[in-house]
Amino acid sequence: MPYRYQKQAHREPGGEVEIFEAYLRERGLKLTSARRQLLDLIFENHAHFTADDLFDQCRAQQIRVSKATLYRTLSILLDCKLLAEHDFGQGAKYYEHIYGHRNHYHFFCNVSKKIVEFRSEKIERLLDEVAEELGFLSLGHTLTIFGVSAECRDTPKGRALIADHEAREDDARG
Amino acid sequence: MPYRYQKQAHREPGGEVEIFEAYLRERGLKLTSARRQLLDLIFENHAHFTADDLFDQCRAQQIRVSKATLYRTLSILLDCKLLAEHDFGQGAKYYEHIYGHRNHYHFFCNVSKKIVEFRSEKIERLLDEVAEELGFLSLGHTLTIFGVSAECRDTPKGRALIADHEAREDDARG
DNA sequence: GTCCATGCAAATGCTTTGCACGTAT
DNA sequence: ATACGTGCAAAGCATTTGCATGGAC
Repeated sequence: MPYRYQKQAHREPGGEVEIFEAYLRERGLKLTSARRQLLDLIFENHAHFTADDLFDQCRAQQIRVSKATLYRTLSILLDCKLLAEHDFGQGAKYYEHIYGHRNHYHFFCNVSKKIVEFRSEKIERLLDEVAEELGFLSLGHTLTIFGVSAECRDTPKGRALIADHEAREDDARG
Repeated sequence: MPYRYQKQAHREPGGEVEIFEAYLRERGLKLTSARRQLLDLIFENHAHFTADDLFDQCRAQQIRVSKATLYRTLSILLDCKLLAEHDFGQGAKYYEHIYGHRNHYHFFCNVSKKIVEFRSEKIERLLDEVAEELGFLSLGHTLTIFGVSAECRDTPKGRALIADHEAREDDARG
């Protein structure tokens, strides 16, 4: 097995692990082996994942955790705002790191399920303005563009989605 | 019972009913009494509703439909783009009219569950630009601001949400 | 030693489906 | 007459929960 350098920034001071431990301590919760292992798995790389993805990764790395514990741990990570969850219309929820990440939005490819993040300060500013105008206190927002990525345009599924979309536009025009 | 004027625009030429009937005809599906009644109920007023909301309205108006049929009808209405569905993190999906409605976004009050729509041509344009830059074909997008509405700021639940949010911001600052 | 965490299996909540019967075309 | 649609009950799926046991503090 070749040596693989890993930064493990999540274990450094100010990293996710420290935040998590502080959060647990504050409320008398315990840092168990299951929680430590899940935390490492989750924060070793930055990605979007479903509960099942994570469960599969656990099995792959011989980490024994039940789904119950897995969900319970995800729930804590949401509570302490280390993770956020999103619904991309696939049944299961997607989780992603947000600590230390600036606000961002997603493009979701309905063919490959690939997720691409993008940022836009202009949109951020516009959303703040809108909330202000409406008198809302914004606790967060979620913005997703659904569609077909460049790589998937020429797949059968991609072509089908595009054809269907164009047919609907014709309908709308009359 | 006082007389109530109802425009019933959905029954006029070019309205939702016509679109729906054409869609059914095109694929050899049938216009049944259940479907007609559901259609009227749905398009008589513009709102956001869950499958359960709709089911309750049916019972209130003595319309006898099973949930199976209700879901099957919603599914057709999604297919022909008369409705769109959204996930506001409440478990059940929300449905809304989109035919003849311009693109719009939502504010969702986490206290009262009230939904407010807003539009922004600027955001629309920015999203088109982003999709273009990334080489994506956009099939649609969904943008929701979650938070606390003006009316709910002074409720116990509103205050709790706000306090919690501010506590987290303090945490993040260190 | 005291709580909290865990795994398991059962429960939940929303939505979908199989099947025998009913109905629009 | 021929599909397609319906209600019912059962199944599905992601997620949550009750409970007896195990582990962190």
